[in-house]
Amino acid sequence: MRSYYITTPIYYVNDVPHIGHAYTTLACDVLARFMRLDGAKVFFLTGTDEHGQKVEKSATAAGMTPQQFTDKVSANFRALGPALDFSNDDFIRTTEPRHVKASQAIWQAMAAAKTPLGNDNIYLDAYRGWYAVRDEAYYDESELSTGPDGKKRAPSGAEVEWVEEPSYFFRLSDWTQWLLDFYRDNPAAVGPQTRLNEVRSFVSQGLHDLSISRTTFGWGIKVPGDDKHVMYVWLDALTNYITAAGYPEIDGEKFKTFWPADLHMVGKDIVRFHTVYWPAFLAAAGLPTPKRVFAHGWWTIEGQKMSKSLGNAVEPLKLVEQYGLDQVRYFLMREVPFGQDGDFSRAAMIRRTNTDLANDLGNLSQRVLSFIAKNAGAAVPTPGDYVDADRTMLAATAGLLDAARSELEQQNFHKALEAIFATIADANRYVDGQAPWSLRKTDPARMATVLYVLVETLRRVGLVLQPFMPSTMAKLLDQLAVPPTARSFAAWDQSLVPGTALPPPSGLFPRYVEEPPASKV
RNA sequence: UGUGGAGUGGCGCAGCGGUCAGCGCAUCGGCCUCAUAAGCCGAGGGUCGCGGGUUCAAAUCCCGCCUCCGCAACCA
Repeated sequence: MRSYYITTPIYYVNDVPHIGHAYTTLACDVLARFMRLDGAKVFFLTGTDEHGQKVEKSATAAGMTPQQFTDKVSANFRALGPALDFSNDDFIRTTEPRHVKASQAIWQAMAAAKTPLGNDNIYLDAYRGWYAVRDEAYYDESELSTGPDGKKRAPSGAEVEWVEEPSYFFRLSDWTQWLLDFYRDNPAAVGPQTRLNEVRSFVSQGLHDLSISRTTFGWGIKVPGDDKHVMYVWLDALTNYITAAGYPEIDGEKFKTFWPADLHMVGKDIVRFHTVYWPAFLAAAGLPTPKRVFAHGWWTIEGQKMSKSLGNAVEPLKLVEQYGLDQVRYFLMREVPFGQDGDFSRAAMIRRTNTDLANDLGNLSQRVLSFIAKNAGAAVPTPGDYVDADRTMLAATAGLLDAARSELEQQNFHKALEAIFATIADANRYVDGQAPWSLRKTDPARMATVLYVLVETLRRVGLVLQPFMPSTMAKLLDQLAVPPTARSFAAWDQSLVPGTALPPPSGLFPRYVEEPPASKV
């Protein structure tokens, strides 16, 4: 049985969940559901990143211990799961004991091994640089400007000072060529293509060693053998992917089944961490590297960048409340080519809901099923011989699974949906072309054949759309009397049995009405 | 500045050397009446960023320019 391990990034608890978080996890959820239906053994992971100086400070500001603080905020992210029908198999928190253990283990594995050039992977030195206390950030010399008072300032205007602190370093510089070879030999390791280009160009410039410990704060995982240091948050964070797979038990069943991961889904802001540092860390520790990292784009809101100062972040739970869960899931996967930036607007959300879901799919289902309920004995009709139009229609739907599979292998969610909805449009044309309402009087046998072709079309559409809209498609399949045992892709060709009684149909997707009709007095 | 990408009907996109440059949405006209005022058919609408060049033929290749976006290290 094929295994499939897919991860979201772990979300930084200093944030409030917004549409971007929901988007990343949703994309993973669709893939996880698809793979499960397709017969794979799936492990779908998400979670929260809970260490670091910012968390420590936020906790203090909130009058809590860091642990209390992260317990509280982590729950906000966890709550996204049930609300959005996420089917993750695990939810990891970097403050859990299993993760502390794994992080220290990978550190030790890295420390015990040599770089491709024969040097120690980890060494102790000092981190030096221009530090802006106000920004809590280091700046490069080239970014600084000198003010009239002779003081150096960061681009933000904050004063900087020269700071040195002891730090362990990862000898990333020795991995430059190894990484370039890795990208050359594994072009599918980074997607979309444009991100791979960026990463290669970045690495080609040569890599500096990476500071991987801090001594200026304490909210982190202690460096093995040197309690004064905590691990750099990114080393800690990235390690979550192997923690959840059971690391350091590399001979365990779970690790052997699921590592290396099939896909790390990330936002475009964290590509470098996942495609440069992470493969290097893993290779340094003697572990296999993930098969693919895919970076999606950002959402703007009504044409504007999402930002804290604008306060325009869209809360996923409110979206679902307003437009409906599957409507939101559909919109996010359909509206924008996955990998590119896109815009979330109220008008676009309503347009997708009404044109694609209510008019095309929902109405197709309704017109077919209610016709059967009224004119065909409320049961799966019995088909006669097929004519060309029937065969064309059936062939179109039969091909949808392969089409969806190959698009999703490349994370082309929008194209998978485009293909499915093109067939839904075909089905509406087919209804008009065959006009069962006329056949009812002239040729009932022919009418039954047409209706059978249509319910079969709906069955397959319902099956293949399950990963995208699980609850509504369950409803559709219920209305088609498809038994729960016949809803995986293994049942793709398991046609409906003529004569099976069908329950009374009800609408799948209500139209979104902008304003309730004014009640005239 | 370097590097990668993008500029195509009102909007969002596809096409990437050769049928009158397509598709979705929106607009307008018609048909049907099974259906969620849904469905179907048709129409209008584009100097394919600008200027050169290559070619029998360019949105599609080459050169230059303009505009926009990503990346250019410790920022989750």
